[in-house]
Amino acid sequence: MNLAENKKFERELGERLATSGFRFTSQRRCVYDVLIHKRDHPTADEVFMRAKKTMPEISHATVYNCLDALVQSGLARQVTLERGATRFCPNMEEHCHYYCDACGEVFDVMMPADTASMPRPKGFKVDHYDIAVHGVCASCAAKQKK
Amino acid sequence: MNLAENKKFERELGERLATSGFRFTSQRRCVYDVLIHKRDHPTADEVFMRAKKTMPEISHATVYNCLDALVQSGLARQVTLERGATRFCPNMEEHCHYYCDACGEVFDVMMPADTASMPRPKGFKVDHYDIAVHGVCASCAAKQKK
DNA sequence: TCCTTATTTAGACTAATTCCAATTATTGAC
DNA sequence: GTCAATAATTGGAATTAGTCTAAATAAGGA
Repeated sequence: MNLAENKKFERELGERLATSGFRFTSQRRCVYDVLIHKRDHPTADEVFMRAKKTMPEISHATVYNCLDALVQSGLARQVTLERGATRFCPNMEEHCHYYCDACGEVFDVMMPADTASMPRPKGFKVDHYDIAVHGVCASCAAKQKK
Repeated sequence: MNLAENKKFERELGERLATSGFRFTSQRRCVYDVLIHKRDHPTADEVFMRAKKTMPEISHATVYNCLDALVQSGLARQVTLERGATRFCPNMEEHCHYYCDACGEVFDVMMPADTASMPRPKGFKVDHYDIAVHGVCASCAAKQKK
């Protein structure tokens, strides 16, 4: 990313945050950078450890605050696939998560769902939906056969 | 439930557990009773507190063990809708969960999904899927308008 | 630049879950 | 039914995940 691209990226991130009433801070930029750099659905603690590489002073609480701000600004999604730590995903396109119960790997699969036609409780105002498919990934399935 | 029904229920529960390699114990029966008695998607801690009413000596660790055994035996589902405590659901029919982000209530909605036709990562062996719809329920939406 | 208010920080705290070693209960074989 | 093997339970300690707090800092508008 060159200087001009960088500026544009920052401006857009700042605008998205501002629209939801958040301020643009270097910590939020850092956390967002971590998410888009390696899109492997890290937990908050994994984000914390990666963020510390470029911003050693960042704190645990701030990472949670930044992640929440990004989620509320529509820049990331919170993903709860299993018991334990929540994961975060910067892919905002409509997709579902295939989760390998053996190794924990997460695969994004594009899939526009027709939520408008889905039955729903009377008066329920839909915000978003999460589709998770549990199972065993190809490489774990191969190992289990042995 | 009369005595005959009770015996039948116990035998079926025991068979289901045995098929998955688990033993039938009074604690597992108690935990399953709690789940089917009030199907409101309780957390492990809520199950613990309810189970203690009929079995005061039951321990926290046992409730987790029982819930896991029930899930692995196909008698209950683990539901992760948000950050924090996992919930449990004895409804094994195909359905999705509508979750009110305002009050935390969970609504089951029957919905057979056509998972066979869904795109998936090459070689992925599907076990089950979870569909969660987030939003605001009718009564919370009414309150928010005021 | 100054003021207001959001954000960050470190660390304490709480909640959720797992682990452990000793005891107890279930199951299958005899 | 008794016995042995082993799975399950118990209570508590330990760990992990997430939240809260109060003081210091930094954004953004006037």
